[in-house]
Amino acid sequence: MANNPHNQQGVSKASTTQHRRRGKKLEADILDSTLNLIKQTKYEAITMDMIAKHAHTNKSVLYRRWNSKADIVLAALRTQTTDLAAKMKQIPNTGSLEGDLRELFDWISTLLTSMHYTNIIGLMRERLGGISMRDYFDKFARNNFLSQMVRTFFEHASERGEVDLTHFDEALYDLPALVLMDAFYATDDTTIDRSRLDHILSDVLMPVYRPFLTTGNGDAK
Amino acid sequence: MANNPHNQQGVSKASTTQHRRRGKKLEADILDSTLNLIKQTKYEAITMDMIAKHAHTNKSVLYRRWNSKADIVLAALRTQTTDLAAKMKQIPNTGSLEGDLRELFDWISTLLTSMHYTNIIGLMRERLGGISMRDYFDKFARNNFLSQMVRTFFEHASERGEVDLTHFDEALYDLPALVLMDAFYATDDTTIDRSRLDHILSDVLMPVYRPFLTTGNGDAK
DNA sequence: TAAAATTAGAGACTAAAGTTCCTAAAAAAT
DNA sequence: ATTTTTTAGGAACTTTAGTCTCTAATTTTA
Repeated sequence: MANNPHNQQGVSKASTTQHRRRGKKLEADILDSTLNLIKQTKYEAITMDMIAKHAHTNKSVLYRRWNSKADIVLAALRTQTTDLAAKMKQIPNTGSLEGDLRELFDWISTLLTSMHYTNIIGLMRERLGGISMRDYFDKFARNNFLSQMVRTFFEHASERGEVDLTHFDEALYDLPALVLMDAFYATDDTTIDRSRLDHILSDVLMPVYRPFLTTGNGDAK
Repeated sequence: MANNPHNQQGVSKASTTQHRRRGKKLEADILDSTLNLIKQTKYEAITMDMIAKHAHTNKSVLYRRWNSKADIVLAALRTQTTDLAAKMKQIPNTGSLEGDLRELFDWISTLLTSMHYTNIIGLMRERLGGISMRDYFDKFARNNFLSQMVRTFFEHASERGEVDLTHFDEALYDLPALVLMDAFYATDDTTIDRSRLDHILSDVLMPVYRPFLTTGNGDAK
C-alpha cells in the first residue's frame, strides 16, 4: 500500500501515464502502426510485440480486437484499399466493357505505383508470404470489390446489349482476381508494372471475354 | 560412467533399441506417418513432435530433411499425387482437346473419390488452411503436372491443327489449376464431386478455350 | 575386422503466437 | 460527485516451430 510501483510521487505524469486511448482512436492508431511496420519489414519478421510496442500499447489489446497476426495485418491493409476504393468514387461507366475494365486496371496500376503502394506487391509476395490460403481467399480473392466491380461491368454491358450472358458462368467474374493473384504470387518480378497489367488485360482476360460480346451480329472479329 | 542412463543392463534390447532405420526407408516411414496423421487431424492441430512420435523418431530427424512443417506435409501429399500420376501412365490422347481434358478431369475425379482421397478436399481446405500462399503457388499451382498436362494437350491439338495458338497466352494453360484451386478453397461444400468438376470443365473452361478451336474454318458454333 | 565417417535419436534451448489474470484508467450510470 | 461498468495495459504463462549439441548406432573405408 505504501509503495505502489505506479505512484512514483512527483515524477511528471507525462512519462508515467499518457492519457489512455480507447475505442476507435486506439484501433486506428494500432492499424496505422501496423501499416508502418509492414512497409518496412516483411510479415514474418514482424512480431505481435513489435506491433504493440510500436503503437504504445499491449499485445492483449491486439488480441482483444483481432484473432491473429494475419488478421491484424490484413485489417491494416484493408484500411488502405477501402480508402482508395472510396476515392475511386463512382464505378467506371465508359460505355464499353473493355473500357470499363481498362479503367479498373488503370486504377489498380495507380494504386500499385503510387508512392504509398509501390511495395504492395512485395508486400503480397514477400511480406504476406505467411498468410494462409484460407485467409487469403476468405478476405481478398472472393467477394472483394474487384470481382464485384467486374460483375457490375458485365451487368451494365448486358443492359446495353453489348454482351450475351446466357452461357456466361459466374466463375468467370472471378477470373481477373485469380489471374492477378497468380501474377502477384507466382512470379519472381519485383514489380507488377503498367505493361504487365496491360498484358493481362489485353492478352489473357479480353480474349476470354470477347467471345461473349455481341458485336453487331453473332460472331466477333 | 558407472551408471549411464542408457545401460539399463539386462533389459531386453527389444524395448531399448530397435534397429535404427536410416536413409530412404526412414524417410518413407516418416512421410507415411505424416500422411496418416493428416488423414485424421487438421494441419494446424498436427505438431512436429506428433509426427516424430508417430514415426518413432525425433524432431531433429525431420528438420534434417525438411525445412518446415508445411514442407513435410506437402511432401507427404506429393508422394500420393505423384504415385497416382505414375499410375495414369501415358498422357491422354483421345484425338480432341476436349476429350483429353475430359480424361484429365475424369482422372482427377477418380483421385478425389477413391477411398484414399475422399478427404483430400477437406485436406486442402481445412487441414491445409495454414499452408501459405507462397508455398502453395511454388509447389502446387504452377509447374505442376496439371498445367504441364494441359500444355501438352494444347501442343497435341496444335499439331493436329485443331487449335490456333497464335493469340493464345501462356497464362491460359494455368487456368484449370487456378479455377480448381478456387473451387477447392473458396467454397463451403465438403466435397467437390463429379458433377462439380463436369460443370467447371463444361461451363467455365471449355467456353474459354473453344474460341481457339479451328473447327473447319475460322469461327466455331 | 578395426577405424573413420555418417546420421539417428534424445533432449535442452530459443522465439514468438496466443492466453490469462490482474490492476488502473476512462466512460457511463446513478 | 460517487458508484458501476468497461476496457487499456502490464506481465506471467503455455504451446509449438525451429535450432543446437551430444551420444550412439549404422555404414563405409581401409
